[in-house]
Amino acid sequence: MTSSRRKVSNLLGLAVLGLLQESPMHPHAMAATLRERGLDRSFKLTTGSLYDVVRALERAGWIAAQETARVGGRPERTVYAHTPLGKEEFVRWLDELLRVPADEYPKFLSAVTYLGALGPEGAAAALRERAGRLRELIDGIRREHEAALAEVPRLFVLEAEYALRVMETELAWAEQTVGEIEAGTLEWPDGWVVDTSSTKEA
Amino acid sequence: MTSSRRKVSNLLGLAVLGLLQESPMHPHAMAATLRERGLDRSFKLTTGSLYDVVRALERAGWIAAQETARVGGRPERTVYAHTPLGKEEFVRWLDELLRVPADEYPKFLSAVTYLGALGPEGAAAALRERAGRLRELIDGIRREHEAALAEVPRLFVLEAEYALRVMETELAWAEQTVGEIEAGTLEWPDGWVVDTSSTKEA
DNA sequence: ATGGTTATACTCGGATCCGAGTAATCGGAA
DNA sequence: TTCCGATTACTCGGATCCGAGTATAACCAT
Repeated sequence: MTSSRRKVSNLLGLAVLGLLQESPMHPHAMAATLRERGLDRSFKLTTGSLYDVVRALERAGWIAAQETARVGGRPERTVYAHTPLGKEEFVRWLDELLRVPADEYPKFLSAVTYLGALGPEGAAAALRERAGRLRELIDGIRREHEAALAEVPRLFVLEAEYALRVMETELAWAEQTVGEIEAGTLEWPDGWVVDTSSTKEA
Repeated sequence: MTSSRRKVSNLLGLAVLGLLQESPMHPHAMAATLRERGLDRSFKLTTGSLYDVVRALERAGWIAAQETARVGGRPERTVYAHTPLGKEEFVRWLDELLRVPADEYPKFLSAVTYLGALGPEGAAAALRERAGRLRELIDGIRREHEAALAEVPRLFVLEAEYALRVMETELAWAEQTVGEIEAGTLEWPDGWVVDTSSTKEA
């Protein structure tokens, strides 16, 4: 009952709806615009999905094809615009996404569940590497964010601030856990380390 | 190049592999066991996907059907066991998941990207509700975690600690942002609030 | 014994996802 | 002028995902 029977589920649809609030556009232009604005960091953007999503939005009546024009001899392009219904739904969808925390299943959470199987050394090594990579990612995003702040109002880069906070927490957790493993504070019951001695030797 | 061309992509496969390290099992029992242990908080578990994933793991040679027995007149059940290859792959998969932060696209991140469209009041209201829900979720998980700690070693409930940390960060961000909106600290450029006056009146 | 509920165990088909492919045009260098 | 690579614009089909459905059996009360 959280949010399942939504007509269009792919969040890329929200991005499309968002773009069309500004002006009509054809799918290829949507992709280009999203990438230009760096929104492909927040939305998973692939060509295939984009066209599927656009079709789904049209079926739902939230956007409508305006014209089907051929510029030169290139493949036809269909320009879409939002409908009044689409405008409403954009806001409703957004509102619900913000209000209700969705249960998601980040890969790392699943992996941590079986952390024990790597043994203390294996687990510490893996988490150390993750921490390093996280530091780099954070640095990159922070730099981009600062650059962006010089160009646009802060409201439009809030998502980067949120992402940074979360990643910093992940980093802190990884570092802390490595520390506990090294210090021996984290008890490691026997019989839970998966033995790979047979085909080791890399 | 992050981790795409993996033979089995659904993380539920990791859970299956994990269970089979302990003992052979048929799919229905896997589902039951995962739910019993509360692992369905970390892995998205649906019947349909489970059977698909088991088939995929078998195709890949990481697990193998042991026997196909009929107990009573109920539908046949096929018991699977991990193969040596499956044991290795379990560890390799786990290791990679831990080392390399995957780029995921949490729904909330996408939504925050368009926070502006709700206007200051709308955005604050939505985030306030989210904060409330997050507080309840956190309370629930914290209670469960404490109860679990009395039963099993901490190593086996680490994922709850991680999840709690992340959720607390999300909560803090939401609260802080509400605060800034209320205080007027967060500049709200005009022309970005989607107008829904036409069909309002709810 | 009859009926109702719960548990066992899996199948099915539609929806979705997405990378690789197709196909035409344009700009510029040789 | 002709070739090549980049750009524009979209299609296709296989893989995956998953909720709803099917079918039997065990348990219990009436």
